[in-house]
Amino acid sequence: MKELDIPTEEKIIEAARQIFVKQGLEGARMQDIADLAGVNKALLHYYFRSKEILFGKVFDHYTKFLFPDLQSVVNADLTVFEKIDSFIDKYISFFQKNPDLPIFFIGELNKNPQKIINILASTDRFQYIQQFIFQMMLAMQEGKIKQIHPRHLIMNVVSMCIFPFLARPMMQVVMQLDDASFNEIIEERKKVVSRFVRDALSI
Amino acid sequence: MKELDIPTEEKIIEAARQIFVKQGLEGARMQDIADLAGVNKALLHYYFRSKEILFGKVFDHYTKFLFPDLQSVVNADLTVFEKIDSFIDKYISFFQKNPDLPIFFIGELNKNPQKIINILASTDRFQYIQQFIFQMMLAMQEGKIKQIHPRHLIMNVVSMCIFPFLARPMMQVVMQLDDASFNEIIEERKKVVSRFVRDALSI
DNA sequence: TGCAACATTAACCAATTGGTTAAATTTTTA
DNA sequence: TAAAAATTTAACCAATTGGTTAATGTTGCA
Repeated sequence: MKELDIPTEEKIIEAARQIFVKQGLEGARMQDIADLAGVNKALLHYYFRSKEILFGKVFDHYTKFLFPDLQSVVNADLTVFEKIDSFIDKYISFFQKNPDLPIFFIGELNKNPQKIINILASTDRFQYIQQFIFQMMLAMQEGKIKQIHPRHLIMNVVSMCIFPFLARPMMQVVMQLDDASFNEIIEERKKVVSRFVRDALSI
Repeated sequence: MKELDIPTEEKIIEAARQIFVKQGLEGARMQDIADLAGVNKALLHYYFRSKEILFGKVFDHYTKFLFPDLQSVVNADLTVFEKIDSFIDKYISFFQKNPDLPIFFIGELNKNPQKIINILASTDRFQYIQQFIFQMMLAMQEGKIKQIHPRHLIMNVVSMCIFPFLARPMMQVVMQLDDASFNEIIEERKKVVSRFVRDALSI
């Protein structure tokens, strides 16, 4: 009478992911992870030596999604505006699928900022962001979009994409939104933010 | 040879504030708070019965700053654009003085979203935000600014004001900014975000 | 001055929790 | 199929930590 045979190790990681993302490293209890995975607590230490190592596994797994994959966008034959639209769509879509991620990373990187170093070292996605910035600077020089320091532009766009997921609990309580309504608003934002940025940058 | 006589109770609250803001409720250690305050750990329980109560004191204290005081802005005889400028300036300036606050609240309200209810109940500032929203809707109807759902506009503006403080540790490591440089960028943002929003809303 | 209320401390306690161990069970393999 | 290897479990352990207590010191006031 076994469930479709999911390997114990994966069951643990999935359970750990859920608990760590909700509770953070400190707030998470090994027993809770074991219970959620439906295994004995000692098994967590059998597969992963310590809580920190298990946490590291979960952390590393998401690392590669922290920066969106802009390779196709950067190399595509699109206008700057279309590229920005594409960026926004990609980024928001990813967080729609992983809504707890922003809170998880913000909290953890706040307590341990140095970890960002390893994240950057382990991915090549950051270079595409820099290429993207370069392309925007070019568009500014050519007078196609308004002048704005690229770091502020990036910050603005990223802020508007991520922040709603960080403020989600508040938003849902204050605006009395169920999950479906929240998702609707997020879906709206793909277009709204795109238009907002486009209007802000249009000459 | 005593320091200027700061009451013990205040020393504890100030120490608690620093520790809780950095470590969160779970991560904070009562011993660390006692050490930082320079008092015996038992004193924490003498003045405040439990860790949760002490945490609540710190939490409540900041509660009133979560929403900016828009009364003067809302009632002032200013254009919508000037009001938005004023909002942005007020909000960013507050977080400049309390840079750790956003991370603290996001983390805590994520774990305990219901707390936002009490916060809203204990302040009248929220009503001014709603008035502000109403004024913007009016400006849209009069064709003074572009059409955008107010909740998205608010979300956009608040995102751009707060997010940099949430991403601060990352930003500082990635861009290799010392505290002074970070503050410079934030100072820049008061104008940059204002202009960005103005451009986005101009007809 | 002396006593009562308040403030402070060192030592201690009980519960929680990450981690260990040795035995039992299942799976692999020779 | 039987031994060996891998997996799983119950019971246990040591350290941490929030909280308590009883004794000591200090302050205000009658």
